[in-house]
Amino acid sequence: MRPSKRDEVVHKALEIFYRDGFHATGMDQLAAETGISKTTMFKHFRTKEELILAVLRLRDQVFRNWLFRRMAQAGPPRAQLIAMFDALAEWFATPSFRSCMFIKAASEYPDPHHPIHAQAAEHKRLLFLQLREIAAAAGAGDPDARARALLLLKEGAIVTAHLGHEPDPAGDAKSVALKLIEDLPA
Amino acid sequence: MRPSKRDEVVHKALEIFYRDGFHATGMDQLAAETGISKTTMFKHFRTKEELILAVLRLRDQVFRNWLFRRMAQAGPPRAQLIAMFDALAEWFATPSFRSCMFIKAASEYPDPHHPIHAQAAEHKRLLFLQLREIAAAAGAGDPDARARALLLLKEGAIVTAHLGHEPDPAGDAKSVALKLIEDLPA
DNA sequence: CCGTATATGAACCGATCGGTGCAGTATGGC
DNA sequence: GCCATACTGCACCGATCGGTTCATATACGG
Repeated sequence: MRPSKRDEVVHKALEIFYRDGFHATGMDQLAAETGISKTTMFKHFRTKEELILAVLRLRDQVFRNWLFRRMAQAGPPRAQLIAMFDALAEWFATPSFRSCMFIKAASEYPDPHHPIHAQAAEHKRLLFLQLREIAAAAGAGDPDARARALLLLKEGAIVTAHLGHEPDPAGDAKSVALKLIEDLPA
Repeated sequence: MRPSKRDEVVHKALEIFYRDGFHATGMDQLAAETGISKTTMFKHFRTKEELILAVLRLRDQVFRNWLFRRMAQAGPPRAQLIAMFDALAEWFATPSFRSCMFIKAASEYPDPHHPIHAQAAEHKRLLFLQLREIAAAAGAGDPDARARALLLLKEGAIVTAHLGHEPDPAGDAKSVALKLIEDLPA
């Protein structure tokens, strides 16, 4: 019961920030929409920035957990790599999909030295490390380069799904990915 | 002389919005930093949103002009496609590089029905159309799919250059692109 | 039963938000 | 010399910004 309110704030703030943006969402709106008083929020987080950082930590944990768990179900490492794009396709089909929270955070806090930007960058780094491990397990001689290439496709697909008119960016990315790792042992 | 002040506003606002973001930049700050009075700005643009739309129109024109002019210098169509990634590398190396203005706009105005989001999407569509033409000229049987794949790489490289720790996302994207169009006649 | 911790609503703070009103100045064509 | 146009500074508007204060209410553990 002790950590419940704090967690509730973070979870609900995540939804609202994701839907409306960081700067566009005021603390008053947040209080009104979550039903949690502003006083309580500022007791758990000294500033809005601290709340945003907590939101990004939660999002990082939830997203990577979801993605790699989803990929692990695909079986052998090479199939896991491909499965990433099937997972993306499902995500894009969600009605509430509005691009990647970390791309948005970096867009709203463009200065690379800003703590929020830096934390968003950290998420991408962790993604890369996990993906590289799978690429190595798949028998790639250059797991670094493979992981970098696959992540390029992932980020491109996300941006295109949010901003473009293409019907299936995840499928397009998957096609390219297949070509990139067709030499790996199944 | 007549259109000079209006253009000056748009050009200077472009720099500032690109550097600091849309919501984070107030009209007062804009007036202070450009040396152009707020009264004048609101005489040329009825709202901040109108100014942002004008900024995006300018950015679209300047960016596509720069990119495709730069690509055209590379010679035959297939080389032009590859040259896109060399152009990106140059752009990323610019000290003022802070991702793509349209990705940022879509991030700050996540609702696809918002005029600003829609205009950002239009930029991506125009990019696609021009790139598809080059792919067709290069002899690709499926210019649509080629253009989509190359644009995925481009968007991914931009995001990674802004948000990631990778030393050369444009080079990584170029390597993948080479594989994607190696079958085309030089 | 008391003390502490947690959460509440509501009023309030100075600053800034997008946007307006007004009076005054500089410039150029006639 | 005159009038229109363009631009200016500056004060002002109501609303909202992030953040604080305070008095109160509820709940739990000793």
